[in-house]
Amino acid sequence: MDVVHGLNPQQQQAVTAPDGAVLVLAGPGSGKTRVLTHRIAYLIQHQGVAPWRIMAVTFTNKAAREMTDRVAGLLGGRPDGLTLGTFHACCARILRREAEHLDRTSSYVIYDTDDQESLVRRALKKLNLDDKKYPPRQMLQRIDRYKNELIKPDTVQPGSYLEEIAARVYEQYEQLLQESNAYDFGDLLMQVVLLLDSVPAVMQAYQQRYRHVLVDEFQDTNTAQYALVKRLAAEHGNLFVVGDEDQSIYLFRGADWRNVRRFRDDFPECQTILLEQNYRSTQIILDAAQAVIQRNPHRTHKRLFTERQGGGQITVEEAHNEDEEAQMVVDTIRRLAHSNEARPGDVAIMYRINAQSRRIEEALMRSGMPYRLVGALRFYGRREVKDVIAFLHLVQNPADSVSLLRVINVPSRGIGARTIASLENWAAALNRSPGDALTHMTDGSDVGAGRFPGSNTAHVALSRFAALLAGWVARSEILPVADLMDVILEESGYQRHLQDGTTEGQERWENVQELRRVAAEFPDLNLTDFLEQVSLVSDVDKLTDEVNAPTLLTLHAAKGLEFPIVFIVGLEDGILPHRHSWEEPDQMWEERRLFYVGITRAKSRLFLFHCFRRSLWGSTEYTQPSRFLEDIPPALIVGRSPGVGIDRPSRTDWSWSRSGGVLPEPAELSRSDRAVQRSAAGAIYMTGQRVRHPQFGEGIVIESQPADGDSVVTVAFSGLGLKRLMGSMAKLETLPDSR
DNA sequence: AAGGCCCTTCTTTTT
DNA sequence: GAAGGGCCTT
Repeated sequence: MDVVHGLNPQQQQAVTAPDGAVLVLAGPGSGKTRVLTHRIAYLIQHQGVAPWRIMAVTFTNKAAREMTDRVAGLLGGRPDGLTLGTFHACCARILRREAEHLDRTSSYVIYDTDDQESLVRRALKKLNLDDKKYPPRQMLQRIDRYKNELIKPDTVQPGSYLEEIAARVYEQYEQLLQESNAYDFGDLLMQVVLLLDSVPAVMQAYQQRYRHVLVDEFQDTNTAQYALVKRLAAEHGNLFVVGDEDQSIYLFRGADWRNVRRFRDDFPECQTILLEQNYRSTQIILDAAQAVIQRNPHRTHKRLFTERQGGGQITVEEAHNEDEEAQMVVDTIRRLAHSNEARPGDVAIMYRINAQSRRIEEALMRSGMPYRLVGALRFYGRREVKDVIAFLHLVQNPADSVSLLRVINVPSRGIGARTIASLENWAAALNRSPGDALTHMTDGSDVGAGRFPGSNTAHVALSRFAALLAGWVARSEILPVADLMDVILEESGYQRHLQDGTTEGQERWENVQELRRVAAEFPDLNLTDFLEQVSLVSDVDKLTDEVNAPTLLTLHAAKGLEFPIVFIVGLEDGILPHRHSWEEPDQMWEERRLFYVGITRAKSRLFLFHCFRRSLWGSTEYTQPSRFLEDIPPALIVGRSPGVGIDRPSRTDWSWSRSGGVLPEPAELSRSDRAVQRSAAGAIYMTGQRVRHPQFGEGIVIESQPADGDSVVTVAFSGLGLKRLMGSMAKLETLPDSR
């Protein structure tokens, strides 16, 4: 098969680009994956590059799998030795292969966010720091950021007292991690970069091997990831990256769309190719998407176009509350199905936060319509699933202290806080991890100077668990993973513990069985490989399109997918854009990109819903339609939504809709309120003006600048330092000049 | 050591 | 509104 046939000129140019650095900026639905897979096939088939000299990295397993399949399809078989996988999976493999150069063995375990948090808690305890004053999650966020930025504990440059603390916690955390023979997600990337930098022979080996390095979703790379691919491609200089700045939505994970600009700076002679033809959506949907995204600064302008002219207009509707919103979604799906416009399986319902899914699920259940839910309480995040995986991790790597502490007393076997403390002290005295110390209870080294110092009861309880563990470790060599699970579930008493006669217990047991089924499905994976698989997969990966049912998912989870019909619900200020994004312009831009991603998932029809009032976390609040809705040209919209679309006064004019003298209806009241709250949009403040912010308190305006229809205000708050705020969102109250 | 009760804490989450 | 953590009692 000709790998160039059927491509448009820009795609062709990208696929056949000569050696060197190539930057492909690909709009949504422009055939990004197509370009990547054809490029790989082209290199192998037309340029004679050996598959093992090519590395292609993606972010998700799903993307990796799809690319593998498509490359295989193009070449009529899976190429031998091609490195194609997620960043994390590729790095995990390198760390196992190169373990001899590292301070962890090749049977290391991978810690997820939960594991990381409990490690931070332990680090805080060891340092005698109050976890009220230094919330573990915040500490962890900083640690993650350091790792994403390739900053080691000893290279942290603390800019504040809090950062100084964070650096100390980071150092302690690293010790615990090393002692547990574990890496966290951030390490997988950072440790590989550090390894390359510290062992020249390893660096050379990989650089010489990979003649071509290709990167998918480049806009989502963080500093460590960019550093990694730059090093790998340094020898041959063939770095081919594909991305879309407008779809960068993982800032909070360290993704930095600025890497696109860095790439251009680092490779000034790079070839830049724009993919602007969209093969997915109607022109109306594209126009709306572009109108929304164009208000973001610092982006490479693209003019998306499609040959799919026409198509239905975008529907914008206001519901009274989230129940009515959910019902309207269900009714609309019904209507579309009835008129044969779409099958329920063509539909996706997207929302900003998982908490929004419940009302929709309830409405769907009421109407007897099945649905597919992505994410929510992630399968691998469930307590019982994590418990069983912790048992397995412990068997694979008894040094794993997070897993040990998680399950050592589950179900209760008389090992309480005091016993654990004496185990930890003993381990520290022996200079071992608690798990290693425990293992030595059964092999006779628990005598003389190394004798366990705690009470006899504690010793007995610990020995019993140590014996159990030793038995599992012995059998892990011979039993397939599924059988090993059966043994552990039985002997640990975990099965009886779950099957306590309640429905909830039964549900939990079924989840455990689901995990067992996954293990049974891959009988030739050994324990280490199985656990690596489990650590590096997510729920979206399991999404199949066999069932004819609507899909419920967050906007984040929707990236990379497409659906004929898309509903986005909860388009209200506070939800999308989310409250927590209001203060930082950077985050506000990201919210906009998130909306853009949602819109561009739609092939034929787009439905946008917002509520007049919404209850979230118990309390009910009146809402304002999302500010992003205003940016969609009215001509593209139909529907009955106040202030949005045709025949309606624009929102900024709402002040005059107030009824004179008559007590206003609730709706009217809220509209005039909205107008008042909006009055600060684009407001410019005098330097030196005193202001009050609802959260930050009083401060002084340092700078105030217009920014497309809005303003960015820099305020110095006492004790908090400088904050950059959006004029329209900050709800700043001006204060009279005192003194 | 274990179980119950109150309190806080809530985004998004490719790996 | 729900779930996990911390504190208290048994």
